[in-house]
Amino acid sequence: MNNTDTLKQILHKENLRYTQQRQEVWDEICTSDKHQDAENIYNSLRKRQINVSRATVYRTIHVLVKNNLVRRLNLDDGRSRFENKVGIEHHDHIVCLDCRKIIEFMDETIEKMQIRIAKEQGFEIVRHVHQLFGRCLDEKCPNK
Amino acid sequence: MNNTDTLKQILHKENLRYTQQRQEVWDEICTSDKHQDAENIYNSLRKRQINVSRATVYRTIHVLVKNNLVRRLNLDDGRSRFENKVGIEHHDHIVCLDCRKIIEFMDETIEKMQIRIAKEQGFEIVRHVHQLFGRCLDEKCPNK
DNA sequence: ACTTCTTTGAGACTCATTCTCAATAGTAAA
DNA sequence: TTTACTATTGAGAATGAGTCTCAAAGAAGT
Repeated sequence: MNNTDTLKQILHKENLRYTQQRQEVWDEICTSDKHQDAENIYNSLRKRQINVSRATVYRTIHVLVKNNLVRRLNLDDGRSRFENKVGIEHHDHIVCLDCRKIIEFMDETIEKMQIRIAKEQGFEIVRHVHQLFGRCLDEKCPNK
Repeated sequence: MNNTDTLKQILHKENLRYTQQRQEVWDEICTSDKHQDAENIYNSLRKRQINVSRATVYRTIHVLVKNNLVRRLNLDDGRSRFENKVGIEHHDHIVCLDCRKIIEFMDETIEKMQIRIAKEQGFEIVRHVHQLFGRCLDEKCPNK
């Protein structure tokens, strides 16, 4: 299923109309591989002569997040970032405190362990946040 | 070392003066076992007839966090929560999405694994965030 | 007590995000 | 293929956590 159909499907499920603006926001998140924040998405669209308001960007993101097309990342810097989730395997993030580079990681053992730990405490996990903040060894990274 | 001495020590190290307000904010975080936000801390102090401003609460928290007396928690609900770190072993959190109950957990294996994973990716971890969000089985919890 | 430097409080400000509401645009039925 | 209805949009106001400003109050050394 392509981007358009995926979007149409969830909009239909939510009793929402398919609009150009919603498609553009979804395309922007899908296409760019970066972890963009809302302002970034808004600016990227404007730069491409696409008429869309901040309000619509935020409103569309909500729908996409609610329906698991998009993941919201909170990297403790005061704004949310977004990444496409469709056709992407689950992963968590390692973030460089100096250059803000973001690397993805996934460890099946940890995934299982956290489910077990939660269960032992009488919880059923719905979602989790696992972020490793540190310093990378990249030569281009500041503080080297 | 008691609360007062701990505070005096870090204030001295930071070339800051020991004041009643700073002591009260630190006491409030130390004494209450809850994960309070800044507004909560401010209100608790006001309720106890203690004169302190929001600005001072925030300013004091910064100093405490910077010096590892206090940990800042971001539970994706738009405000930071704070917990005493002195004499407390490291742990992460499980949060009930229904009743917001917070349970602490620690798993030595996961701790080690994440360090190794980061190292494999060329990162040296400074801190991490590991939060499990789900639903608890508590009878008193809503949605039961 | 005097001087100097820091801290405090009140409220203005910031910034991401949400809300409001009038104008605009889908959509289903006629 | 127009009507009638309802949802969506954009511009900017509002919100809310957190930060900043600056004059007044407070510590600390002399």
